Amino acid sequence: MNYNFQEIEKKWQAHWASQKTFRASENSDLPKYYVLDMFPYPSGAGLHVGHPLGYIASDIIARHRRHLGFNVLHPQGYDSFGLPAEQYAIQTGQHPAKTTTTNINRYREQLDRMGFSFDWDREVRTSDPSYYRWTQWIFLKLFESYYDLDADKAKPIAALILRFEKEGNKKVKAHCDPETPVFDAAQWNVFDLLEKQKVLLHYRLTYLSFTEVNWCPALGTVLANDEIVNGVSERGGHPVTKKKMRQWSMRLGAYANRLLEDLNDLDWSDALKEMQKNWIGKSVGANIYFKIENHPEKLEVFTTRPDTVFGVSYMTLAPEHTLVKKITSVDQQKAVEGYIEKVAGKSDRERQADVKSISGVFTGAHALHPFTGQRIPIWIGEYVFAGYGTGAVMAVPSGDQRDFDFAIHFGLPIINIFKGKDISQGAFSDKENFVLTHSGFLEGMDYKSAMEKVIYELEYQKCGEGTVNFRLRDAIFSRQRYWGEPIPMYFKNDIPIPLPEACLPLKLPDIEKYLPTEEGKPPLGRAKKWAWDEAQQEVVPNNRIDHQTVFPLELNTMPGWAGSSWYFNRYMDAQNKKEWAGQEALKYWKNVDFYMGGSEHATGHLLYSRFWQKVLFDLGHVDQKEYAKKIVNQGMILGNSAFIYRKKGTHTYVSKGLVGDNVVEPIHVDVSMVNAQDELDLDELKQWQQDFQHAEFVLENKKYIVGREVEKMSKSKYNVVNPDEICDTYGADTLRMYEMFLGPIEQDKPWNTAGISGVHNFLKKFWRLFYHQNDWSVTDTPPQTESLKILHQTIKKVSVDLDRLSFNTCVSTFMICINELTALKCSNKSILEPLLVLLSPFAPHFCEELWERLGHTQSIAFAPYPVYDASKIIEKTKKYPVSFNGKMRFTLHLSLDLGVEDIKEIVMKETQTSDQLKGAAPKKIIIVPGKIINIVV
RNA sequence: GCGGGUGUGGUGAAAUUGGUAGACACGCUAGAUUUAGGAUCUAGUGCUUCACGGCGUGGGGGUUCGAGUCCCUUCACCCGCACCA
Repeated sequence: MNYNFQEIEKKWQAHWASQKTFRASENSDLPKYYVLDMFPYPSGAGLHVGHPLGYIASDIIARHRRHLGFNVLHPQGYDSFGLPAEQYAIQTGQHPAKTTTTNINRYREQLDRMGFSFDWDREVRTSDPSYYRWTQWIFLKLFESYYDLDADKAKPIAALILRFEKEGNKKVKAHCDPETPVFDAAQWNVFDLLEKQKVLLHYRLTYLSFTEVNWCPALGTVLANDEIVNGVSERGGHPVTKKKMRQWSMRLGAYANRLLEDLNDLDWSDALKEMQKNWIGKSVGANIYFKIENHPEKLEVFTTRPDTVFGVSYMTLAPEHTLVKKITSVDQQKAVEGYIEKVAGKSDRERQADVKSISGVFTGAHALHPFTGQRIPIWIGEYVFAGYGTGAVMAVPSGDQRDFDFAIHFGLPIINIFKGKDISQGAFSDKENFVLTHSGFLEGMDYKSAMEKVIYELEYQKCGEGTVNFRLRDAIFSRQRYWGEPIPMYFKNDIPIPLPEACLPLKLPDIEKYLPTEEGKPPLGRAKKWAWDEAQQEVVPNNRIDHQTVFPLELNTMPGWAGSSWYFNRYMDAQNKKEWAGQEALKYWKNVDFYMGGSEHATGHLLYSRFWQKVLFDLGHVDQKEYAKKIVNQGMILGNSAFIYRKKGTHTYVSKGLVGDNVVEPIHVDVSMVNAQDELDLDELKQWQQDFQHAEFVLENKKYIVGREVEKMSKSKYNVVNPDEICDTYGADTLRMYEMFLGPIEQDKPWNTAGISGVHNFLKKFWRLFYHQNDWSVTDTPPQTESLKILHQTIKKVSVDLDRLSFNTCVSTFMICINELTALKCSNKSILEPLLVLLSPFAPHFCEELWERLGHTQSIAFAPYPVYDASKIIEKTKKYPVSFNGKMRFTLHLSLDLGVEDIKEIVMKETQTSDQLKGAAPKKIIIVPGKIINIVV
């Protein structure tokens, strides 16, 4: 009987599916364990071998936990709203729902071939109305909430209204827009309905406002900060500009501090935590108010170095700062306007590209120093951002390099406030090893005491206060797209009103073209008829059936991250039709114990989803303030691209070794046409693309050798390896083990099929322990001590390595184990059976089959984990390194039960005959128990 | 510039607390057996030397009887953030 992986894998995949072997249930006395993968976006290209890497690792964890006696929840689904399906729809007119379904089916087929133990009864699709009705529901929950700073949590907006009715908003401490008007109870109570709604918008956790957004003209939509990479859109690499638009936003900033603080309790990698910390960007400092000469308003700046306030020699405002227009003097007007125009014309990318050149212009106005009363010129400069702090800085050239450079460039004064420090070459920006001078009441102080003193004085003199600033911005939530969740809102006199919950889901209407309308409205503006819930038709206002429309609906859709911000909770009760998830299920599964996914989501999904969880926590919908206790980032599997070299301007291709001084253009060729020795199959190439039929190939040793380069796997680079092919040739179990064997799970690594035979051979070898020369060879005889030792060593090593997530060494351990058992010709049932359980998370089909052949009727998936027995592997002897005067040495194998005196005696005897001592007696023998024997001669 | 990470054979990589560096696998070299379907088995394989030996974990220095592992310093590469006040 040979190892027929194709038959075996097909059989068990069908069996698991029909028996629903991995269906999870809340009715269990076992402890729960929730293993989650980041659900995929089902792209048209299908899966390549890189995608399953994380799924395999998490599946091993899930299966391992089942053996350990946990009730495991291991779901999977699809993040099925997104740009590519819509772009495809624009090109082809094909409805995104249709492409999405096709892609999902393809994904499912591929996933099913790899033997994952998913509970498919809990599948979610973010683009399915039965799912996104609850995404819309959560949106409404955020809309109906505000952030109470006294309680430091979100509360229902109804509570806020009650307070307004009683006492107005003067005493209300809440996270709200800076331009929120102040009113008392009497004023509130006479506001009309719309006015009240306007006020409340300043408080709601999801709100509508005019904001400067990242506009991507090519995609025709707004992008979030994390969707922009190096100044261009993450998807497609299109340029991005600034634009003011009326947009939905989420008050992410309200949670900045909690998102930062709660990181401490999470078992995430340092890299991941650092990325989030960085993104949140907390900085402690002070706001300082400067009076402006001949102007009623004050100029407020944020600084992390209020201790250097006596070194201020000028101020800089962001070009967009609202004060600029008000304070600019008549004779500077032209210069300022010209400068602003120049800056506004630059794209983000251009602005980022030349960070070195210094630009700015004087406004003609002066501020007054709060402590010295000195006149300080006010400049504007590009290096100051409107969006950070107050959009204005106090410039201290002696303590900040940028201020220094700016001062030198424009010939502004530099006040050295650091005693004895040379600042002729650059600023002194350390926070240590200095004392202040020329600094009034801070004279002679160091950083720490100056900080305390200056903040005290600022607050005492009412010209500033200590404060904390975050880099984290509120999240813009509107997208001018079709293929996303409709926002369940309509407008009355331009004031947004939520749809009643009973109207959810507000379904995506069909439209003819997936492009903005002629008036520039989002694609949804084309909808003639909205597909709302049939039973609720009357309640839903329609936006454009003839011209009798009363209430227009919101035409923007939600961003990609909406659906993925809560799906982990939906899995707990995925089929619930009445609630977003039932409390019973939520309380049972609590949170994710093991979350596997890519680190590219560090500042996107992983931040937004924590935010939503915290809001839902505050509002009492979940009882976990963090949803993912542990996250592991799998590395990326890279492609090993192949290139041929075309002589420039010709149709001649030279083999890699003959390129020499030729000017050549490397051209990608499909990696499937290249063998392990980098030799290209020219016949295949000519069939692959007609162009090559008549090309000339210059060979070396009668072969065409390609160049190789490691790149991201992608269709356009022809370096994609399809897992289906691997499953056909070697089987899913081999693929699973090989992907784990490739290297540490968190490391990026290029794919290389060459090594896969080693893993495949291992399975065949293991099979042969069961079938010796085609005959079943398993015996019931008592095992040899040697075999027992190997078994228990393996149990121990694999257990420890699984805890360390060192999957690659687990595979090696299995190989060593089987090599040794083969050498011993071991076929004992009592050895092989526990090994199958141990191996089954890695090679589930293989183990399930042999488990059945051993006579079991229950799935191996729930077989108890083998018990480790230390007594089976305890060594009788131990190694003792022996050194002479700390120089030379040899190793003694000594019995464990020896005492110190016994050891000394043996060492004496040994050393007498040793060359090292040449017969002389050692002066002293030092024995460190369990470590070393040091002999002093 | 700031933060995080990685440097070990021809290749992917191992090496709990410092204790025989290179396990395991690929590849390669011999040989055996069998020859059909990507077969199996045995031996060898860090570099260097005919050999004894010497040298070896990016470089330099240190601690230690002993360092891939700890400390200092330096270089290279990767990732994230970045005129963030």
